[in-house]
Amino acid sequence: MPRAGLSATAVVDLALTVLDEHGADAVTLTAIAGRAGVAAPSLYRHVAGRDELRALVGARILEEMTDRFAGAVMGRHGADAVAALMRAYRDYARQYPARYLALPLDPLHDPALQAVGRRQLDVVLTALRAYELSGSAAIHTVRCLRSVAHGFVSLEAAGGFGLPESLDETYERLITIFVRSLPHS
Amino acid sequence: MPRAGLSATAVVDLALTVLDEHGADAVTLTAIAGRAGVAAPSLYRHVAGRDELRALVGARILEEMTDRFAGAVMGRHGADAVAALMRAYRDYARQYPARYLALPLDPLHDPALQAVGRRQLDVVLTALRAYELSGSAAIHTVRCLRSVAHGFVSLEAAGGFGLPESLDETYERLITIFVRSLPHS
DNA sequence: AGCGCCAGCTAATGGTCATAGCTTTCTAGC
DNA sequence: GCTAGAAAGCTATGACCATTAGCTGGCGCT
Repeated sequence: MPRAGLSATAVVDLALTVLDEHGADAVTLTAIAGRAGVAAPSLYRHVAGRDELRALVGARILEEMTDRFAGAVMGRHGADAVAALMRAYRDYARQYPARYLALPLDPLHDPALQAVGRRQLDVVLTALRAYELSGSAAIHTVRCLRSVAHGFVSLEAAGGFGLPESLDETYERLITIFVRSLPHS
Repeated sequence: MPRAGLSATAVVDLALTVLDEHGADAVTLTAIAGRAGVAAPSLYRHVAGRDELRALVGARILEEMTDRFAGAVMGRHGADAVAALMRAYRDYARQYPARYLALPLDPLHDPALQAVGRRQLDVVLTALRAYELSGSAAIHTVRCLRSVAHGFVSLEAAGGFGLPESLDETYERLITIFVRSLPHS
């Protein structure tokens, strides 16, 4: 009986594959085990159970997104940085709609996600740095940015826009609306 | 064996109660049957199964929201109507966070929800009537409004705002940002 | 070379959805 | 009132999933 050479990371990788291909409901320990060529209980050597697996998948998604955002913001300033961040946000969800819908929305309330959550918050604050927002105003602005981006992107990922008008145009309008709401410009 | 006097409507009522009290994952046929004082298979006399139940619950939520929106918009015009609509949107989700998170996001793609979905769209268009938007511009504007409201509200319902700043203030800012993006004013 | 750890196995339990087929209650029509 | 039949409920059964317990054998380390 040759070993499969699994690990927590490998299990999460397989979970993401199943998630992308068959949707959130198909992410079952049995399905992952099948794809790993292993019996379902064997997965318990690597993850504590379904709940922990879900948490790990959520953390991975949050990390992937944060990395992309950091890359998009790097080297840009002001409206450019904000627009690039918002486009990167949408691009992730278009590439991986099912992952986006599995994104944990309250990272700061989960000890296991707090670190990544704060890092993502920092990236967004970096994108807004040119606007020199003070503490509380910065928080409200970040929340507005997140609301606008998450709102459009989650609706798009869920197939929530039924009419044929261009989604690119709608999103560019949202970017414009948000950027224009910022100080100065 | 006295009859429980169930009906599809009553089953959906019970499902909403369970949803509100114990969250989406707790909405199981067994739980609903228990609350009705009935064995689980008996529910199949009233709903075709778990999927249809979910669809009926989604339709009910969509209807409830649409009714409230219609009431909020009635008798108002322009920015007032838009702001009232957006506040009614958030109020529903604050009163019933679990219901909001179970809201079907793509009603226009589901034959059973198309009618309510269109009615909700009409209500939003009514709120925007003062701005005299032409066909395609109206669609983009409705999408932006929906994105902004859904984004904030779904994050709030999911506990997604970890920091202590006032959520009322953040939402009022979003309303202002959106209203200012409309023509004229 | 061999020893021990640990990955992976089988077997078994309990929960959920779903279906089949039987029994009881209510009600409409006489 | 009485009686059929439709409607509402039941028990029993089976599939699938997560999880636990206890066993076995491959692989790394000395």
